[in-house]
Amino acid sequence: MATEKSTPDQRTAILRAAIGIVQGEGAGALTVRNVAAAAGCSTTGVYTYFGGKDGLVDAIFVDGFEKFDAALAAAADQLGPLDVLYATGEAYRSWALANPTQYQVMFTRAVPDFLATEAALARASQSFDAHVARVARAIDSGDLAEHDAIEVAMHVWATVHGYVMLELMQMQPPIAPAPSSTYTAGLARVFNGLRPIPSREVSAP
Amino acid sequence: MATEKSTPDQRTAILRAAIGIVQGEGAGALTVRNVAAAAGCSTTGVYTYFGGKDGLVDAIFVDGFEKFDAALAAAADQLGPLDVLYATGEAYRSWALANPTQYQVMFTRAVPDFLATEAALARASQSFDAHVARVARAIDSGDLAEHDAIEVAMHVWATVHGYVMLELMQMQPPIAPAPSSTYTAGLARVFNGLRPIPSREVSAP
DNA sequence: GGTACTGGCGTAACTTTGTTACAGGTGTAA
DNA sequence: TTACACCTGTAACAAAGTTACGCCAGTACC
Repeated sequence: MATEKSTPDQRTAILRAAIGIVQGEGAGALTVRNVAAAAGCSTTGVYTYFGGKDGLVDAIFVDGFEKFDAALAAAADQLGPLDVLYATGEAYRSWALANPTQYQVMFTRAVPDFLATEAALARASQSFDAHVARVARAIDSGDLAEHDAIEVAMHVWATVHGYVMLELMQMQPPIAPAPSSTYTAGLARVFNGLRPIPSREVSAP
Repeated sequence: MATEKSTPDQRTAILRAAIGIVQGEGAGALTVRNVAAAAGCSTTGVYTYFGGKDGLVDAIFVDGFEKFDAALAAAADQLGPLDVLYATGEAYRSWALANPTQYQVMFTRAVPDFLATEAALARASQSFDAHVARVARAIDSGDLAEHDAIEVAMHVWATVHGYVMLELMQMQPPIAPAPSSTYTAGLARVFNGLRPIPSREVSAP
């Protein structure tokens, strides 16, 4: 196969090495020299292909959202609207636990002074759009109560993100039950609270 | 007043300077030299009083939880059990927005390679204990349904933390309504979902 | 075919930052 | 007065982000 661009291999090699370091050794070990050594090139390579460390982190950010979306989409395959939300909720946590540092690069400021570019943020909001679409489907099908899909989607995401972050930070109290069961029960609490059963309406002040 | 210890003034000056830098310029600007300059001493001072940068961050962490607790306790003054939860919920967000970087030092890994000491983590769990106590009071009073107070408290905390983190990361979709109203509505959703009304029971699998 | 240019790459340097070694200085106890 | 403990500052070292510079390969142009 012909080389598509100049040398995309080097770029992917660097990115792959960087993700490997982030996942294996944490964000603190993500140094340009470390990445260059792992990718088998000099530090200059990071600058030619990514413009610097920030550009590299940006690529890790975008790569994360792509894999993340794929994981959620795979979990949502062939399920009813509400079951899709449960399944993606579980897949969300699974992915985060499997890729803890990359998750934190995406959702917290794990690399100091890093600010995602506009393009990267746009990619991130694609993931949110997919989530909103799933929520909207559950509302349309009657599985969830009639409310603004975006607000409901934010509520679900915030809850899920909160659980995952507390777990990643190991901030559960030692007395608490196993995180997985707490999480699953939490999912049930959220969706039950959003059901169209004759429960209490949300009083929006 | 006599000097209690050797020279606690220097210690508090350094800590105050560090918190000022963190709040004003972000975690990336928290360098030992920066702190020393702001405190009017040399870098050695940070090492004599805090053992290094990690010790300093540890102190910022603990200081955060103390102020955080005070803010929540002030908000909870003289209210009924459920209203206390609403009020502390709002105070939680207010404090985080007013002290964004310190909040992230406490709840995310804003400083790379920083690991809170056992003592600091113990201080953090005091805050959670206070929260559990408030939740337990609301359960005892009948304002919330009968469930394990710790699990309910975790659920509330996760939700609140999730909302706040997404807001701090500016990850709300641009279409979404104002964060404050979304947040308040979210609080209502959580507590309504936990009410003892004849709503759906949580199915714990 | 020869020449100039473009782009990727490595070496080495510069700057910033965490950390430590070392020397001076101050107060207290014997 | 002397010895000791404890701060404190200066200066150095190592690691890390970044940049300057030169080399080399491939390509276009004459």
